[in-house]
Amino acid sequence: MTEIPKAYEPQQVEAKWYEFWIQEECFKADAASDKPPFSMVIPPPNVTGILHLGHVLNNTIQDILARRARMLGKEVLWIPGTDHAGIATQVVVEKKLKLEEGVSRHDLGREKFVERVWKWKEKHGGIIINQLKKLGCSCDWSRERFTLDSEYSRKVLETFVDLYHKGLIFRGKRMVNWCPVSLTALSDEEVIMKPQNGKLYYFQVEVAEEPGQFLTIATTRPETIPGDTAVAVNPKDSRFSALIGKHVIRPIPAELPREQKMIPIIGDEAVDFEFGTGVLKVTPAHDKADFDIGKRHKLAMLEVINADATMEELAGSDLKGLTREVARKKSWEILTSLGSAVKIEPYQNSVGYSERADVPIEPRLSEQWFLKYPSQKEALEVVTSGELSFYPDRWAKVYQHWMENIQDWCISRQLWWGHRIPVWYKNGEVKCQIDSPGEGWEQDKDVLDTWFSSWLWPIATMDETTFKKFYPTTVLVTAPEILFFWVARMIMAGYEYEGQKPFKDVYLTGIVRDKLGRKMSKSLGNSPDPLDMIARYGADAVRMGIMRAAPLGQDLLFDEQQVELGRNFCNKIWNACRFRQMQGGVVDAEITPELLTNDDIWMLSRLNLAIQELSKAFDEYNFAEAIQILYRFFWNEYCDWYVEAAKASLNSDNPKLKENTLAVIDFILSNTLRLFHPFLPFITEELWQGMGYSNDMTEDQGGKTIMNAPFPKPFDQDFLEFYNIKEEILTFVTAKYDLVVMGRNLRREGNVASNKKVRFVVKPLTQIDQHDLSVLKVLLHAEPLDVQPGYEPTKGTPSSRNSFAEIYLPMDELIDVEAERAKLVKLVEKYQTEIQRVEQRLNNPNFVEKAPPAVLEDNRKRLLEYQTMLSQTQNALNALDA
RNA sequence: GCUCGCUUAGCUUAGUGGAAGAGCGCUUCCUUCACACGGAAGAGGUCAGAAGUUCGAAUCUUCUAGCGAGCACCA
Repeated sequence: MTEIPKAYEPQQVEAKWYEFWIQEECFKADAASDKPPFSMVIPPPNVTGILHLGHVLNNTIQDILARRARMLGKEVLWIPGTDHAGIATQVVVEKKLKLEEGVSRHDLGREKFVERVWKWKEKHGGIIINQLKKLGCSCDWSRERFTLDSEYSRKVLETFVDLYHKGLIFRGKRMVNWCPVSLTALSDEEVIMKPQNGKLYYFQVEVAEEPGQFLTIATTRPETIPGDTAVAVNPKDSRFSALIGKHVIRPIPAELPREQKMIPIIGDEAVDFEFGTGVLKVTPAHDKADFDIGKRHKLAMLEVINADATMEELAGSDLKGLTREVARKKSWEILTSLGSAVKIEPYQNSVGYSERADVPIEPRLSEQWFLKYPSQKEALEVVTSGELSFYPDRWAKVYQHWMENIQDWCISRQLWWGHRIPVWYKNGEVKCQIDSPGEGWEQDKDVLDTWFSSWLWPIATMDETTFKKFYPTTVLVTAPEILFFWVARMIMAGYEYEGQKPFKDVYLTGIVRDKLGRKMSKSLGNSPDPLDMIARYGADAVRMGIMRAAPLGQDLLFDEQQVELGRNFCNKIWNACRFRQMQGGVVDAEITPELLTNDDIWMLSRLNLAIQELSKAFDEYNFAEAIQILYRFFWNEYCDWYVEAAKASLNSDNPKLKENTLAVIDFILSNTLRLFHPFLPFITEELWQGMGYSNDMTEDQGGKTIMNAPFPKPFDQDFLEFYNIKEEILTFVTAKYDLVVMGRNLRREGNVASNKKVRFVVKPLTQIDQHDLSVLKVLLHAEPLDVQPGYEPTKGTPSSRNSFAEIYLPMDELIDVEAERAKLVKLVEKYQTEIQRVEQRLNNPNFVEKAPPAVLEDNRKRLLEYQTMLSQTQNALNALDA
């Protein structure tokens, strides 16, 4: 650090050190190391993805954990990578092809299309990986993985084959969640229920056997009437039970002959008396509940809606080809013209939407592959027993609830980009194996759900030696949105294939929202670009900003101002080091205990406290708390108090004292940089090297990089004794600083500018040595500081007092006796109230009898303190009246 | 509908039985030789509401209201 700019300039610094770390292979995990392991796998972002604030939060947390673990002497493995994101990637490439070349994937054919997706992936995929590097992430890039890598793919397919042969994977024609835009089936987890302001349409149908008798039916989807194959009532419903076994005339399609419109009236317990009219139209091919009823009564399955959610031929000439929305209106028109329409009521319900395409899901009958989840029991027990912990722990309940109620997983997708299902067909024969059984065998057309590959992430990303050293991983950090999609499934896969959990702890981050509490979204435009912020404020500032804003277990309201504060903080550290450097002298000299000032001792104890508190915050994954501790320690305690107090030594004419103070400053700063390194990797490395704190360290203990410097540990007893850290000294210093605040307050009340040197008089109430007085002088900006044990002030001289001393600000003019009196009277009243409150408590026999001794003692002490303060203040008041 | 959270200073929040804390913002003062991306001092809270348990409740219990999330949904 030859040139010292006044403000920290992060841009070149960050690029320089990241390159250095990579060059020196600082992030690379050594599977042969005998250090204890610490491992994580990154939640693989979509290969199409670009960095957003959710990633920033998530990966900053992981990096903090990784960097701290290294400094604690662990062998750290953090595996990065991306997933192939089946639908998302396929859609991106399809759009691009359409736009640039005007071709569809069907024009190209499967093989060519997949080739093009790979090309796209090589060129544009993985942008996010470089963005993570900008953020400072210390992933082991030599172990980067992609879910479609050949090795990884092999494991995915092996898993399929294994589960198939275990009888857990089967093919079946079932009702699935169909996305009419992506034209694929989806799992239950990919369906989002959205409340709707819908309508309930009432129409009537004639009972065939009882001309003139009508049944009224309520439905939200009149366009499905052509698919109705029965009308159901509850057999216990006396209004309708007699009609069971008869028929009604289905009104649509209108053109059909009467005998083709006849559908049976059936009795089924599933029908609710209360709802609607108590009569239910049953459309087995287009509704999950109706499908079940249909199965029970062996009803015909009449498909009247196409894969793209337009109406099929069987829906009749009036509806054929219409979209379901248009068909709904059209059906009502038809019912109206037939005289069947009764009324429309507004109706609130929820409809499932495709997570990817954001359109209503069409329940659809189709042939799909399903998985009965393996190792459910173990996966549930490991959490209920507390062997695997969630942070915050309330997620454990959400997890349990889901685990206890899961349905089979629909794992096939009608896409081309992904792991093609390893099942082969020939003349009605079926074989499940990875490679083709030979001539004439045709492979299943579908690919697997992307999550069917990412659920193997902790297992399939590690080679054998890596696995041996680092599995199970230490902690998983991810977003709660993918608790079911990913976390739960990984746990099941972990048990099924490795016989143990894939991670010990799961930390679930909050959701990043804007400052108004709205989710970040492209359409709202409320999502700032992290890279832009990194460019403007520096990666450390962005990291600090987001971590500061993240309360434990709750969503995070992000405001760019947070990043600005992060930048300010970096600048503060920068300048604190700059100040040290301007003092010159030997860096990192030994501290001589005999020369320690009270302020030195106080500061050393504050460092110790910060280290202790930080350690506790880490154990609880409480990062916002950690930041707060560091902020208080460094800005408030070190900069605001200690550095200012130390100026008394630094500006003194005692070179030994000055030297020793510099040694203390170096000790504190070198510890501070190490404490901050996990949070602010770049600036701490720059200063670590620049200040010369790395010079005395061995190569692997911070000599090369702060990344390997030992993380500060709480002081042991020897240390506390050696440096004379005693309670009474700390109390003394606290009282001294307390008096300084009082003095500055007098200044403020007397309208004396803070930069103006002014005379203070101090009346000590305890032994105060010369150095402490000079500290007082500096902190008060006093000139002169009169120490007068027998001082008798001019009447009305503004004053304050505590157990340490009385302080006076003598005013040459404009003494406002009444103002001083009012101030003192207010204080007297305050003390009296407090005394009254404490006395009341102490006079209560119940309290004295039942309260714990410590509390009792505390109250008695408090009473004494207030009484002393009261009498001192009273004396001052009396002097005013004398 | 069920389950789980949350409600503390203008904002974001810490605080799981013993004197209401922090940061930001705000007000006033200060460009003093590390930092105006700064320094100093200060104002600001019936801890959502009600009832209960207790010597003592922001903290425990019950109820109410508002907000949020997860799950399930009756056409």
